[in-house]
Amino acid sequence: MSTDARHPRRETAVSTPETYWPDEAFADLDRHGPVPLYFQVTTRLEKAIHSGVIPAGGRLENELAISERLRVSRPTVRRAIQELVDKGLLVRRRGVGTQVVQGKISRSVELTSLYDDLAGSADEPTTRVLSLDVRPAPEEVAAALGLEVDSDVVFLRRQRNANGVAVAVLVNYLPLEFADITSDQLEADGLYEILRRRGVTIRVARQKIGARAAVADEPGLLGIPAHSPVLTMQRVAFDGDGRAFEFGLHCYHPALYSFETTLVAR
Amino acid sequence: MSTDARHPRRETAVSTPETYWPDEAFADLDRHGPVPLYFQVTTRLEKAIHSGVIPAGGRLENELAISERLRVSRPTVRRAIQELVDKGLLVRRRGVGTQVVQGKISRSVELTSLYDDLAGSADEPTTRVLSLDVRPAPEEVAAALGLEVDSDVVFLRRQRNANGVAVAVLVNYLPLEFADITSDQLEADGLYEILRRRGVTIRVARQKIGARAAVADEPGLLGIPAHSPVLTMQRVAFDGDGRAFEFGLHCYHPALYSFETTLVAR
DNA sequence: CAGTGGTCTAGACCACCCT
DNA sequence: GGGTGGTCTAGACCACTGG
Repeated sequence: MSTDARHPRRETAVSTPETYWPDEAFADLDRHGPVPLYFQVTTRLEKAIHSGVIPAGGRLENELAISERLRVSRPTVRRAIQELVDKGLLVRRRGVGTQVVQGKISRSVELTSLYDDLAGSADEPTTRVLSLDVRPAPEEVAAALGLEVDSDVVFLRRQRNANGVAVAVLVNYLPLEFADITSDQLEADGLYEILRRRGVTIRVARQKIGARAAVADEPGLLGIPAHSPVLTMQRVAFDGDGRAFEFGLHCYHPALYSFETTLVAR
Repeated sequence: MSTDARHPRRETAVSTPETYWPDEAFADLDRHGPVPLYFQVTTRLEKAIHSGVIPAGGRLENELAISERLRVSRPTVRRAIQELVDKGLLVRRRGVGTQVVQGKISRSVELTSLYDDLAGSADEPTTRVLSLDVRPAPEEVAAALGLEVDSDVVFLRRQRNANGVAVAVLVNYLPLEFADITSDQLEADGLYEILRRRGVTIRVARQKIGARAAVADEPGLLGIPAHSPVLTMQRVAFDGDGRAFEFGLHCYHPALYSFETTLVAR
């Protein structure tokens, strides 16, 4: 399938590794629309890689050549490529070139709520609200949200299900300004969607992932044996002003959930 | 402490939020050395934030002003700032400005081996080699490394200790070209350091983090009760050519280890 | 040595936010 | 409307890699 798309430089050259650049994939760049040029290049390039038009281990043409082919400046090409380097899809080396990383792709950890995660998997997520009240903030929570210890905060505990199976127990602490959120809202939408509608958008989140034994009612809620392992995540989320607006303390069914990350050397 | 470093624009202006830019911190930029300008700006800016010279929630001057102050082009300033945005230290909003995220900093997951992690924590890591042999690759490993099923690979199992306490059991599969690695080498250095000396440098790694119960000899090795939880990480590492050269299957003492990540909205 | 990506510049125009 | 970050251009020089 790659033979048509390949751009051969020499017939039998061994010294010049073959490079791949499917011009067809980039025929429809919209130079004046609202979508950034570099982003259009990134998405089309990513599709070409995932579809195998540019095979695993294959080399791209050099940046200047690409820039001329697309009639786009080199910084724009570089930015487009950099996005895929950060995703772990491409590898660049000075003096050598840009190559496609071998190995299958897997969705990386994204900045979404669990609800969105599951919704994206077409898994029909549902939520049951276990607790919703106002109470003094524990020390760790107060520190994370920048409040005085024992200040009142909104406490929220939910059970998340996918296809009728419990996958997580979610505990959240929110500033008092969100005290009017209702159980009905929470059972209809993800927490972040509710906050988004109120003008709070998440910009940065810091997470800590660990493991521990299930305690109290967690085994029953997750349908697992007492004392068996759960995967845990602690999260602090920040809005566009850099203000912490959510503290989360979640635990997941270890057979139904895991976190994926891609790390890139600097 | 911020009063000296602050750069006041107006005396009692309320409409113009105060901005912070400690010129002193950038007095020693080396414009012709080997260290990139943007990186010098990033490190100095990060230090100013961590030290509180630019306080949490504080606003930076706009990019053009910074660019003029440092006598550096705006793209260079933007790149320096972007590095800290990616680290979750700064937040940028169009039409508004750049602000320091509130909340303490925590080291993010970096692309290093566990040995390096612990060494960096001044924790005196040690290693005990439990197994080192050549055996057929399990299906999942063969797929990850791009080998035929049942091809021979190097199998490696180690116990990692910090301050004499076991923190992890590490299982690795390597291509046959590394069959000459010895136990002595592995007990002296981290795996990645050994590979680095052989010319293999890690560029990309894909990790999956989960939890399960300890099995077989793991409770004894980690000093935890039978069937108690362990934190697990599966990792595939790629070199500069995009070739998978390592498959890892590790488990960690859940009270002594966790993974931290920073997520940034796009 | 030629070729590659890495860095940097000096401009330009635009989209968005707040007042 | 004025100010901010977001995008894009068209160059330039350098550092590293490989034969």
